[in-house]
Amino acid sequence: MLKNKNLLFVIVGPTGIGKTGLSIRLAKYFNSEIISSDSRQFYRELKIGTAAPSQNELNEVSHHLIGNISIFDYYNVHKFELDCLRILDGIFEKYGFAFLVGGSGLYVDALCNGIDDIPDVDADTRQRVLDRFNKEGIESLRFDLKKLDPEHYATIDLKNPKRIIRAVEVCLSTGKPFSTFHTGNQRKRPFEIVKIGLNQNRQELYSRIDARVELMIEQGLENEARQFYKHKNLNSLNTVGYKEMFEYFDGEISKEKAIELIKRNTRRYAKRQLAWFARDKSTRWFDINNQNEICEFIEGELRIRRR
RNA sequence: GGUGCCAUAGCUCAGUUGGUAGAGCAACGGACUGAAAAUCCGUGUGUCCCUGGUUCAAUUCCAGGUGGCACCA
Repeated sequence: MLKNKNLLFVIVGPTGIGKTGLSIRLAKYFNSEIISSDSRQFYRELKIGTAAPSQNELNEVSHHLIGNISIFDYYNVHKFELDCLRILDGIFEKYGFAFLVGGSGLYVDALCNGIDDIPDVDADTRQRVLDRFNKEGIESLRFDLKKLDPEHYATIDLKNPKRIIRAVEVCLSTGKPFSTFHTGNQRKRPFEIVKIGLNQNRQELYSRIDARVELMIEQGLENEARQFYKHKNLNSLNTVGYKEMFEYFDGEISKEKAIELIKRNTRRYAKRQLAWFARDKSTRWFDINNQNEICEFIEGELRIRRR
């Protein structure tokens, strides 16, 4: 047990770097449990293409939020925040510290800093706004947003449909400007957070990514994707590894091309993750090959708090 | 060995009637408050093979060299 506050180790890094393997070793060695902050490993149907931990790996250490929902479910970052806090209570009670591991930056931040309370948008409004976007394009929604929330309009990325749609949705369903919900406040958490970033030489990372994609193909990614081909429009399936396979099934590209695109899109995803995680200056970065250093660092953090 | 063609970005190639160069793909940088593995924005990164010659000026023309390809021996 820790002396004062409980402690959360947050392990982040680009896809394919080896977060899963490392975190299992750490959780076993230090004796605690793992919560996943990977927005695609939540889906129980997606195993191969998301490189979810295997059954053997799951048996080694208790994992949370892996395969906890279906691709047909609606899930979001706020639900994630609540789920995490609930699960953490249990883990802290048993061990006093826990590991959060995953590459979805927005989700990690939602847990660490909190996210503003915004009422859910009802399905009708969401559909109406989407329909308008599809029929009239982004211009029309931009025009609306300018009237509904000039403050947000001034700062938002006006070329990004998702941002505009979301803002208009919230304005319409709540009757208040979207920006009024943004407090900019960091939530105070009843636990301490230590962030560990994993990185390595870019070329090595890319080799690992390529090898992992080849492995997914061997493991049967094509079959896994084919099972859900008829649901390809689900948001949960707008995911690297699946969307390229769907293009192949559509007859738009060859299988070889699909594999090549999965590799490329995974590389691009990894870069976006690195850009996101680089913003948080409190993150302590390690090379994935220096696992002893990481171990010693965690040991040290625990020792400080144990007396 | 001879003849011809080629040599320009990481790759495939375009181009400059002589004024130091540009496409596609790849790559790189960034943003991010409830669908985030999503979505969006930005960036040419170059001894134009080497050495000489002609010229105010050579990646471009000429000569030689090197490397590659093709054909003939």
